Amino acid sequence: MGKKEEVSSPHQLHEWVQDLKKSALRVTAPRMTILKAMLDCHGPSTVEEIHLRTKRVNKLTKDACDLATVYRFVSHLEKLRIVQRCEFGDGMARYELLGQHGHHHHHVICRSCQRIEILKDCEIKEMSRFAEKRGFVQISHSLEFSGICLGCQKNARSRA
Amino acid sequence: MGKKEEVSSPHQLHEWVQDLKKSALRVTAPRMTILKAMLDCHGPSTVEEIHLRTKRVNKLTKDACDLATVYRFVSHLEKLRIVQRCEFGDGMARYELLGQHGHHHHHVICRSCQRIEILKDCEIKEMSRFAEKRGFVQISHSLEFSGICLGCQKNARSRA
DNA sequence: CTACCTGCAAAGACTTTGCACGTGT
DNA sequence: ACACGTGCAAAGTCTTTGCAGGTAG
Repeated sequence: MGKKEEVSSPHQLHEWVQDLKKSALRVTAPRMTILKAMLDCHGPSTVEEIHLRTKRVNKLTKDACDLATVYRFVSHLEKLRIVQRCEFGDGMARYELLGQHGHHHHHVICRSCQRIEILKDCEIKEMSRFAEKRGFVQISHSLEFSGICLGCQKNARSRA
Repeated sequence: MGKKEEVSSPHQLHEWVQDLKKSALRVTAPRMTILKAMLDCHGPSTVEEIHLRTKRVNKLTKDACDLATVYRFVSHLEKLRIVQRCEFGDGMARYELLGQHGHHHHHVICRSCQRIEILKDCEIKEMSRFAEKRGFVQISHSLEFSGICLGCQKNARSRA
C-alpha cells in the first residue's frame, strides 16, 4: 500500500523471455513461474524461498515445480546475468534479480534475524557508514575478489 | 629458502595456549597439532587441508586427529579471534590465522586453480587494482556486511 | 574427580546428478 | 522430430551432532 510495488513486471518478463530465446533456452511454464516468483521476492532469496513463492504466485496448494528445477534455472539466470548470486556465509546461496535496484550492489544482513537490507553506494567506507546509519551494531564485513590468474591464462592459451 | 618462514612460531603457540587457558579451554595434543598445522598453512585453508597438514606436521602416516575435532576447534578459534573465517562462494569455509598478515584483510582467489593471494590494502578500488596488477582478469568481487539490526537490539533489551 | 575433549558413526543441510518421460520450437 | 526441460529419487559435499570412553586441570 504505502510501498511501491514492483513496476513494469510484464515488461521485465518480456525482456527476460527474449534473453532466454537468444540463448536457445526454452520458455516453459515452470521457468515463467520462477521468474514471477523472483519478482515477488524483495531482495536476495534462497532457492527454497523462491520455490515457496512459486506456489503463492500460482495460487496453488502444490508446488509449481520441483526444487531441482529452481536450482537448475537460477544457475542459467546467473550466466545470463539476470540474477546475481550472493553469499552471506551462512551456508546457503541467495539469488537476486539484477535491474531491480541497479546492477552490482551489496547488502547488510542481520546476524540475528537474517533480514537483508540493500546498500546502494559502492564505496566501502560509505557503505559501512550506511549500515551504521540504519542502526546496525557489531558490523563486520567480508570482501573477496575472484578472477583468473596469470598462470591459468597461460595454461588456457597453451591448451588452445 | 628465498621466502621468509613463519617467524616466532613457538612464541605464537605459547600465546595461543594462554588464550585457551583464559577461556577455560583445555590444551590437548590434537589442539596443539591443529595450531601447528595452521601455522604451516600459508593463507586461508579449508578444514580438510588443515586436517591433512596435521598428518604432515606430526610426521605420521595416520591422521593426527579426527576431522570433526578440527571442525570443533576452528570454531572455538574463531570465537577467540585467533582465526578468521573466509567465504569464497565455492561451498566451503576457509580459516586463516590472524596476526600472520595483520588483522582483517582480504583475498583474491583464482576461479580456475583456486590459488589464493593476499590483499593488504583495505580500500576497495585500490584492492581491485591490486588484483589487476597481479595479472588477474575477469575480476569480480563480493562484499557483504553483517551486524545486528535495530529490531534485534530492541528485542534483546526487552528480553533482558 | 569432574567437566571437557575426542573418535567414531550417523545424521543434517544444501546442492547436484541420472534417468525416463514430457514438451517447446 | 529432436534436443532440451522436468520430476523424482538418489547421491554428493561439507558440516554438525550424539554418545561412550578418555583426559586435562
